[in-house]
Amino acid sequence: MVMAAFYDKNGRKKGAWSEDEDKKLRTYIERYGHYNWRELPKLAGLSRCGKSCRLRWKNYLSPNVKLGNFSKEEEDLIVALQNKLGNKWSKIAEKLPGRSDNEIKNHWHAHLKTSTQKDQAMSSNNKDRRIGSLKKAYKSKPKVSPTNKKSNFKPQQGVENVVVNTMASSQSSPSTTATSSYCSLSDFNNATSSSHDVVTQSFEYNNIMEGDFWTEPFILDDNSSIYQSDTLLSPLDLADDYINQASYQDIMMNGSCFWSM
DNA sequence: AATGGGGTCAACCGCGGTCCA
DNA sequence: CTGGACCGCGGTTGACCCCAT
Repeated sequence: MVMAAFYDKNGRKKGAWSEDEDKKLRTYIERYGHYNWRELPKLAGLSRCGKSCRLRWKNYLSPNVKLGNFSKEEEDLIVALQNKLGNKWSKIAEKLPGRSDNEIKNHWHAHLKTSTQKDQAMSSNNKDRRIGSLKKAYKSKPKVSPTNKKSNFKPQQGVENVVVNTMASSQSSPSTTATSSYCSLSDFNNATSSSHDVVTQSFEYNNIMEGDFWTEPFILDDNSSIYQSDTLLSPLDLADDYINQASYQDIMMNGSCFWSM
C-alpha cells in the first residue's frame, strides 16, 4: 500500500516503516518524550528525518490514535465540519478524538468528498424548487394586518441579525447552539466559512421578498448540511422553537430573518 | 489467468508561522 | 529588525489492492 523503504542520497531512510523502527520510535518517545523532533531520530537510533518520525508518531504510534473504520457519526461530523471549516484538517481532527488530520483528510477524499458533492448538487436543485414554491406562496399569501406590518421594523445599525438553526455550527462556535440561536451576521460569518454565500443569498431573497417579508420569518432550508430539515416549514410550525430561543417580538423588531440549516 | 484502471492510504514535500538569538 | 531553525499543516505522490473485463 505504501512505497517501499529506500535510502536517499543523504543516507536517510524513507518509505514504509518497519516494525523495528516503530518499536524504536515508540520506546524512545514513551521514555523521553518528543521535545525536539530534529534530534529525536539520532537519539532513538533511527535513520529517519525528524519530520518523518513526527508524522509516524502522530498518525499511527501515539496511544491516542484510534485506528479502524470511521463510524457513521464520525463521518457525519467530518462532513459537517468540512462544510463549516473547509480543509482545516487539523481543526477538524481536534473535534474527533483519536483521529489524525491525515487520516481524516484521506477518508474525506476517498469516501466523503464525492458523496457530499452529489448531495450538494441535489440540494441545489431542491433549493431552487423551494424558492419557486416560496415565491408562489408569497404571491398568494393574504395581506397582513397593519399592526404587524413593517412599521415595527427597526434594524440595528450596521448589524443584520440572523437566526441560525444548526447543529453543525454548535460544534465550534460559542455564539450558536444545537437548536435555533440568535447571533449577529459577523458572528455567523465567523462561525462558518461557507456561510457567506448563504447569508448573501438570504439577503438577496430579502430584496425579492420585500414588504411583507419583514412581518414574517422567512425560512429557507439548505440540504447542503447533514442536519437540516428536508421540509419547508411554515413560520407557525417553527414559532414554538423560536420562542424558546429568542423573543419573537425582539426578532421582528430587529428585522431578523430565519435560516434553517 | 492476465491485465488494466480506479480506489485507497501511508508517507513525502513545500510552504508558512513561530520562536529565538 | 533580521535571519535561521524548527514545527505543523495541507496538498500531492506513488505503491499496493481490488475488481471488472
